[in-house]
Parts: sequence; C-alpha cells; structure tokens
Amino acid sequence: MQLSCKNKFYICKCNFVAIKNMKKSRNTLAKTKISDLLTQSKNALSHSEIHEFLDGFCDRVTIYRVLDRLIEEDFIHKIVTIDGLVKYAACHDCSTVKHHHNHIHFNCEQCSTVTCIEDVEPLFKLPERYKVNNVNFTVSGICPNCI
Amino acid sequence: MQLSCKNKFYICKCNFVAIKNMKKSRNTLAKTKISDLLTQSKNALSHSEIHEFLDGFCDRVTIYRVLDRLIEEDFIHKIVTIDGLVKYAACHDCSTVKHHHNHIHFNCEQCSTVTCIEDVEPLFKLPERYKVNNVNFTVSGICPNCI
DNA sequence: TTCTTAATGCAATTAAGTTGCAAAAATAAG
DNA sequence: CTTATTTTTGCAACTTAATTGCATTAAGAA
Repeated sequence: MQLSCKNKFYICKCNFVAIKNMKKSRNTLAKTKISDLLTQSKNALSHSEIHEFLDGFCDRVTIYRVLDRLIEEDFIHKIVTIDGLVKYAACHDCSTVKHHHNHIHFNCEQCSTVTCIEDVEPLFKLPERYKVNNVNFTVSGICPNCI
Repeated sequence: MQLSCKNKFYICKCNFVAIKNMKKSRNTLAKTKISDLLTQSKNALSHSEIHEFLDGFCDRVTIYRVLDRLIEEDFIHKIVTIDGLVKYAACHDCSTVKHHHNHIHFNCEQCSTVTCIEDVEPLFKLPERYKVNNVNFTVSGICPNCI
C-alpha cells in the first residue's frame, strides 16, 4: 500500500511503499517543514542547524525523531564526517525504484559545509562474502568557495 | 630530527620526522601499550574497547590524548562509521614516505567490528578545485564471519 | 464524529569527548 | 649522577549530542 502525502516532495520523490505490519508514518507539519528545508538546502544540514532554522517551531527531540523517519523512508540520508559531524541531506537523485546514496560527500575544513557530490560514484570491489548494506564516503579538504 | 623510540613498532614502522618547532612526543608506557594493542589487533578498536583492555592501567582521558598523538604521528588512523562509532586502527600498510589511509573500512552490523580492507582502494575523481586532505570510506553490512 | 495509533513536548538520563590544573614522569643539560 | 625543563598524566568538572519514558496531542481511518 502506498502512503498518501500532502507534501509535494513526498508525492513526487518518495512514493514509499510500506511493508506489511510496518507502522505507517504520518505527515505532520514538523515532518513537512524539515523535509522542505532539506530539499531546498544546497548543503547537508546538521541537527542543530535545522533546529536553529525552525526557530522554536518544535522540540529538539522531535527533530531527531522526524529525521529518523525520513531516513527510514529513504527520503534523506545521513552523513558522518571524520570529526564526528553528523549531517542530513535530501536524496535528490533517488527514484522510487532505486536509491543510491553511495555518492561522495565533501566536507570543507574551512567553512565546514558538507556537500553531496552526486555525480561521482566511487568504484570499489570488496573481497568475497562481504554483504554491503550501506556506504559512507566522505572526503574532507577545502571546497572551491574557500580556495 | 628523528624521534628515538624504544617501542619496536615505532622504530620499524613509523620513523616520525618532527617538523621544526613541533613539540616532541615522548614515549610513555601508556603510549607503548596502546600502540602495541592496536598493532596486534585484527580489527579497529574503539576508545572504550581500549579502555576495557587496559583495565585501569591509565585514565580515560590519557587514552584520548595518546590516540590523538598517535594520529598526529601517522601511526594510527581514525574511522567513523555511519552510526557515529569511532574506531582506531594501526597503519599496517604505511611506509615512512607514504601514508595511505584511503582504503575502505568495513563495519559489520552484526558483530559491529570494523576492519581495514587494506587492498581495496576506491577510485573516485572530484570536480575541479576541490582540495582533498583526508578521506573516510566506510561500508557497512555483514562480514564473512557473520554470514 | 469517534476511535485508534502515531507524533510530540518535556524532563531526565546516558554517553562521548574536552578542558584546566596540579602532580608525576621523560628527556635534555650540566 | 643530579638537576632542570617540558611533556604527560590523573582527577574533577564541564560541554555537547543523543536517547528514553511518559503523559498529552494530533493525524488519519472507520
């Protein structure tokens, strides 16, 4: 069964198909605001940046929980940089059928932005018998704006 | 000038050349124990795993500071998994002249070990004008032992 | 409109990592 | 070998990020 979504981004980008017995995610104002924010943002955002932007609209804890749901629904992905910075970004390149989050993320050491380098998919091949579920590729250095 | 090191692993693997005005790192018992532990370990270790292993030999804070020094000296490298797990691994493949930490790390979701896949270097090419200083490539899934 | 269940806010808690400072240890100098 | 210098350590306190439990509120189905 497909979730009905008032939020346009949900309708067009993320026709999430729920598995039997999976509890249905509801589309709340907080969820809509946060997904809109991430969709419109050029760079990945941290929890505190989102909190700051929403400016008291909802509780910090709610933001954590909404982000979890959006990840669960494959609408956003999570990025962890080498110094433990956690950021979230909308999945611009994902279709209903295939989600590919295995692109490189660039973390600028100067302005500390994290950007999805969507068109660069790293090539790698693991030894036999490793089952891959998820990848996290971050490269840190200096971005074009800060050079 | 070269640091004198009583620890055999330092002598053979990591002839650290200090830069002018850089403060000299001393070889203490804590540092020796921690580097030995990491060198002998098959998998990357977290701060708390090291703490547990040393079993009260030194303070938590000392472990953090020793790990910082070992990273500074390019003797170990730091790995951050997608769920924020921070682990440290000795640089087995590094030579005096070239350090390459840009191999893939595999994080097993079952047994939560982190292993360096030393012989797999991912290929990627960033757009112009990005200056790369550091990479963090982690792949999570199920390792051969847990399949 | 009512009912069921998910989402939220709040307070409290856990965990990871950092900082300042006095005491101890490692190395250099005499 | 002894003394002087500077790094390292331990301890306590602190900061920040994230999680949990629970009562209340709200979304969506009936």
